[in-house]
Amino acid sequence: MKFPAVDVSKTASASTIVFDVLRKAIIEGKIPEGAPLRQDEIANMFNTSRIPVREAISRLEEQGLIKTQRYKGAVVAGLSADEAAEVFDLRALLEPEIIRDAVPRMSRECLSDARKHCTAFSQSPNPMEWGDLNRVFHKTLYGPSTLNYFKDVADNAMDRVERYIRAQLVISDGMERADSEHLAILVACEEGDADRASLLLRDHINGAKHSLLEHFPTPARHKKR
Amino acid sequence: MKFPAVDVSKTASASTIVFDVLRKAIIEGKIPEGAPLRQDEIANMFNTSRIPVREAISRLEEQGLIKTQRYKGAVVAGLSADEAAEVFDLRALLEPEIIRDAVPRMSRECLSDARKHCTAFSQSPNPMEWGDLNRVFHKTLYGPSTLNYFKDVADNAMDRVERYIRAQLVISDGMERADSEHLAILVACEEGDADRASLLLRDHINGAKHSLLEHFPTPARHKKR
DNA sequence: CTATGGCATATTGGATCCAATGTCCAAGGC
DNA sequence: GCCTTGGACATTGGATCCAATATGCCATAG
Repeated sequence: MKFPAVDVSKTASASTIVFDVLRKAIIEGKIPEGAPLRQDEIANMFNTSRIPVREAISRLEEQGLIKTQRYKGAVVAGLSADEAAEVFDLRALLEPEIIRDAVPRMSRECLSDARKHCTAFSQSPNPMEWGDLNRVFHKTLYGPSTLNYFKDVADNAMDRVERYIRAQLVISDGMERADSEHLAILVACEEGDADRASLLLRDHINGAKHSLLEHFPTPARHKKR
Repeated sequence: MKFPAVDVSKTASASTIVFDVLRKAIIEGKIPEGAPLRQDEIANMFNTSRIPVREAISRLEEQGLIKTQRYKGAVVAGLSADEAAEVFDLRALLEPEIIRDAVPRMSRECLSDARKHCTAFSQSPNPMEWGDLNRVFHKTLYGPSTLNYFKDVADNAMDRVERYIRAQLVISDGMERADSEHLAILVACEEGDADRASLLLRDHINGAKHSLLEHFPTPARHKKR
């Protein structure tokens, strides 16, 4: 028997489809922050009833991407620059550990993939793609790591600040800096220098955070961290 | 008008109640790992329909506490000792940062609360309570920190390994060690020494992790970290 | 005696319907 | 004129019903 078999049990349920699509739309900023999510409106868009929509919404809330109030509905959760900075701080703790774990496990193929994504990122003329390409590059480097829980948490963190990442890439020299930093990280990986890759990645994330705080100044409220 | 008014909008929906109860039951080990969660059975227990139960289940899955397979149902997710160790590694990264942030913000009241919980923990004769008391102590110390996202992530991490924490407290000298280490951390907080509290907490968590790996040896599989 | 196919039952996923609550606006009292 | 109040409409939360799938048993063919 030689044909591509698919695991039918992995076919997505309606609620999963709705969840995935909404999640993507939210982190990409397709749905502006604060916008209400009407259940029947979404249900109509997907040609389903509101039941799967509600399950998707409850999952999105559990992920922190939306906020709901009883009998009032759900709105996509926005992050202040301060809150986003905290998420970046967490990323700066986690992701260096992930890449340190991943470097000694990187196959030749993984590295060539990473390089491919790195150049694709640097050469893409379309700012709309930058967010995705950036994320794919990072994910490729983290892939070989066995720290699955770390990766899950980091994924959620990236989800939450994806909009800020995208904004930060288009402003000023964000794209050029990210590009050169990506290259440095990649070279360190290719040379098998896990510690250097880890440090460079930490700086990369911290750099993004500072650029963010610069361009989205907090409304001069209370003490800064 | 002088009577205690309650914010009705904060009353929990059925799905939230089910979620909270199930979550607690799972992390406390009341429901053994691998046990299936039957929707209508749970619905009957709470005198509701299966709808809120399903929302609770989808949220629990999003939190990683259970796993579901389409048309087959949900089972509570178990963690191998290796996986639990990874969660402890993450805690050892995050929680020291939280307490470092919290120490300079601790009020006199917070510290006295912490001391109260610390002694309550050390004096409780009932091993069933240890898990809760331990958690309350930690939560009290983290409370003043403004790192809300860190706290959320740490909470989820603790949820996932709560059963291991409980097991680890009852075996050998787990309780005594936790007790003395708690005291040392508390004293550091009282003295306003954030760095020392942070280091002690890191050691505290790492110690728990190692004790865990000792008493729940991995089935001699592949490489250890 | 084994294995295959066909039922019956159990269980989940989804649709539709009803109840509960929020929102908005217009009518009426001060 | 402004504020309250009542009711129509919109929207969410939950219950009930139906469809799709899995599981177990049994009969039966080989």
